[in-house]
Amino acid sequence: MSGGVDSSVVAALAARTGAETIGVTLQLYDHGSAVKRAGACCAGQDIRDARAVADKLGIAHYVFDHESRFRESVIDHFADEYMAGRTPIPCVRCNMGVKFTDLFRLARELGADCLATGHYVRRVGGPQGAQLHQAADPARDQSYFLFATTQDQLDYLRFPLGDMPKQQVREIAKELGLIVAMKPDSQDICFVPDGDYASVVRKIRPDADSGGDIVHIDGRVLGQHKGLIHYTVGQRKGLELGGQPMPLYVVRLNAEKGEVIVGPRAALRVSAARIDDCSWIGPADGRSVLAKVRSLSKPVPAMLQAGWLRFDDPEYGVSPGQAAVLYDGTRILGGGWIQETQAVELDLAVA
RNA sequence: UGGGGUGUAGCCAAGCGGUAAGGCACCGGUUUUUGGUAUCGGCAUGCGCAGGUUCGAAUCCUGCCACCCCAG
Repeated sequence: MSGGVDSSVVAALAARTGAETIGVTLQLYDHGSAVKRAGACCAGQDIRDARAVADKLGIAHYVFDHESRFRESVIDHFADEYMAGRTPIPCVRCNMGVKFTDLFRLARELGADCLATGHYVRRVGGPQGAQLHQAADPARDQSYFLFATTQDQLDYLRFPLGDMPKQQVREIAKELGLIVAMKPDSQDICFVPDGDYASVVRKIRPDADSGGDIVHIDGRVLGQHKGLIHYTVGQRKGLELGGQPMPLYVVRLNAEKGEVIVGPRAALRVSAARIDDCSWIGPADGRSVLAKVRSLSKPVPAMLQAGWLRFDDPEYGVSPGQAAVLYDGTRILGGGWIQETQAVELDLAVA
């Protein structure tokens, strides 16, 4: 129970079945008063909210201190990725580690028959066991963040919200008089107080802010940047390069040289991405699949061959460090982490 | 201190007598459980400065200033 509407309603639905229900909250970080901001979870007031909901429902509630674990498995990795010129995606690490490994183990230790979470994703029975599918409400689907779920985890997990729209979840919370019914959705990175993720990286890695050259793909040095951690492939804003006929985008980051390489939008096109650290719960290799390389985008046709995900049509702004998640229709097959990309050849005539 | 050229928003830049285009950048909104993208909106009472002509000047005239180029 994160202290938000979703996990609170999950607890309520579980309790309503008559099964013995235990609420578990992991305290993940503590920014003091900073966590009072809208969109936070798993700390401070949110824990008190979770406790209040559990009391209201009349279920047991345990809070476990996972700050150090969260820091090791999510925050440190987050900072290191940025330092290496990559773009991390902490929500996946959090789901893989803290939630589906640590919380999973706790649930088993508590003797639970299953672990229910508030993720918007569906678990569907199939011929070879449970399958993971996108949520019924596509606007709410969180499957991208859960691609690394294992079959073992899936067998034990339940996602009661996967079939319902968010509005219905809020209505249930309202009917039950849960204090979190109108609490705003969480967004952005939960452990970053005010959207300034760079300051979090800086706090952990004090040498993070070494600037360097901004170099055009044609070799011209166009200016100076504030440090690699402020940029990601595909990014347009924040380069502060005026006087250009066309907008410039970050094409790649060179951590060795400390350079930000920029170019026109066409330079963002990639035909393939190499992925590793893959995790599969369905057959994907060598088949035509649908792939997502960011959470907010329609899946695009692609094929995985020898570790390379080849897109039928060029994709824009694919960044190392992000996840590539593969689907067969609504079914999640798994995915991997993007290591490098293959750019589409540019015409020689570049402005 | 001979000749030529240019000075319009942070940057690039149109306009060449009729009441300041556009692009980039920047700022704000929308979208969103990563980062980003996209999209919508905002952004020069003033055109190097000072005078003058005119009903009206960024546009014409005069002077000054700054920068650039070519010559000595």
